[in-house]
Amino acid sequence: MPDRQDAVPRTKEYATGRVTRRAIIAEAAEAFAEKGFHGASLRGIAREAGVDHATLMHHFGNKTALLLAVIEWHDAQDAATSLPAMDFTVEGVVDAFVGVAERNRATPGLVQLLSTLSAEAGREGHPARAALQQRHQVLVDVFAAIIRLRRDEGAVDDDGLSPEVHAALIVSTWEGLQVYDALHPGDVDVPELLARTLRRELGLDGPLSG
Amino acid sequence: MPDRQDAVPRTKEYATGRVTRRAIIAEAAEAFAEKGFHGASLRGIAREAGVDHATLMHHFGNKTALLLAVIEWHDAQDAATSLPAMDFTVEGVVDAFVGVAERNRATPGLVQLLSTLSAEAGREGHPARAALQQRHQVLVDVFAAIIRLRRDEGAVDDDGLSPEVHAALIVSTWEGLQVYDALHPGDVDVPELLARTLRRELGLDGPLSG
DNA sequence: ACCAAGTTCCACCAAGTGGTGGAACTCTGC
DNA sequence: GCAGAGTTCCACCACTTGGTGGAACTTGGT
Repeated sequence: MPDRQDAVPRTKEYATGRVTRRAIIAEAAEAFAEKGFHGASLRGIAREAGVDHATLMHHFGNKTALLLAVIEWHDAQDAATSLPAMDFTVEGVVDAFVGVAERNRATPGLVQLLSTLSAEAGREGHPARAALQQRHQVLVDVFAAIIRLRRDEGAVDDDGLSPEVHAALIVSTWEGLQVYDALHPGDVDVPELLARTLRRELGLDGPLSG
Repeated sequence: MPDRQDAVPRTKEYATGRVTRRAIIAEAAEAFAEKGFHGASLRGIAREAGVDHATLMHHFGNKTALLLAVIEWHDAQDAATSLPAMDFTVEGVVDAFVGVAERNRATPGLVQLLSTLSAEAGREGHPARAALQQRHQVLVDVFAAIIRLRRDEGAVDDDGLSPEVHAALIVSTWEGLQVYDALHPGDVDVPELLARTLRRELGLDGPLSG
């Protein structure tokens, strides 16, 4: 039965092309991280990837499509490594996100990319605005659900903030920490401070382990 | 804080030039906010300001110098409006910073500028990196001093974090909130959430209003 | 071997980039 | 009104930008 639709790509493509596309995305991620969307150039990305810039154009069509491909690839990586290990306990969710933060430490370029894009995409009309908004929304939804749960359990008290706004505050702190860390390397321990923030905001602080 | 001699220019200059310089800085702030440092162009800024791009070059010499002039101008505005009203009580400091956040609401372009630059400047070698680091450092120093004070007073308990790291966490939250607000307009109330964060982190919460 | 589709690169385009030189103009103090 | 410094713009530079057209080459299935 060679007919498996899982691994088969929808549009026809050759193995060589897929390799090239991957290489371009990797270099594009680095370039966008360093110089932002406007500052990075397709020619520079193509040169680093070892191909002509016309080849890049053939695969992605235009600069915006390349950017969206990079974001999609990055999120897919994150999801692939963190979601499977996440059970549905509050502790499990916290551990999973702290794990993401720890793994981010190994790829500062990607963190830099997302931070720069998040800030850049604050302007209406930015090509990645919708994608970045959705990225945040996913996190907010998860945290808001947990906050609701914890309030029902009485583990955390209602402070007059809606769960969504409270969740947005948590996400903002995380994002802000990443920006701060990039600007002041070594001054803060992002995973540790994220863990501390999550444990506090989700009511996991107790008489147990410090 | 660099030069404090705003009123008395060292080099001779005419009134017309000062007006032009101001106009250029205003447009540059908007352009850098929208497109980042790399994405904004000197010609575009000059066009918006109603002058030739050679005129811009005459006044600022190069793109980096223009960026630094914009940042310095922005900080000078902030300092001029918030510092005089700040007494040395904890409540006074909190009110002063919440006031800055409230005034920021009226100038989203400038907030966008600083957010974009903070994220961009995470890369070593960015022309505004040192300036942005110093901007953060000023805030961290203020908050760290207050945290130390409040710990001595017993108003806030030592949580194992150094005052500087705790202060950096506060600054990160503030910055993160501004980015979040730009990306999701209306979802969060930055001054309110900043006030809540400051009051909580600096031990100003009491049995009063919910 | 054949062939259609996928891939790659060369050459080119119009437009825009930061930056320079110099001539013409305006402002200020005398 | 004069002189000199400050200001402004035109013309130009070498270079880069995102994007296009087409010809040559690879790939994978038959």
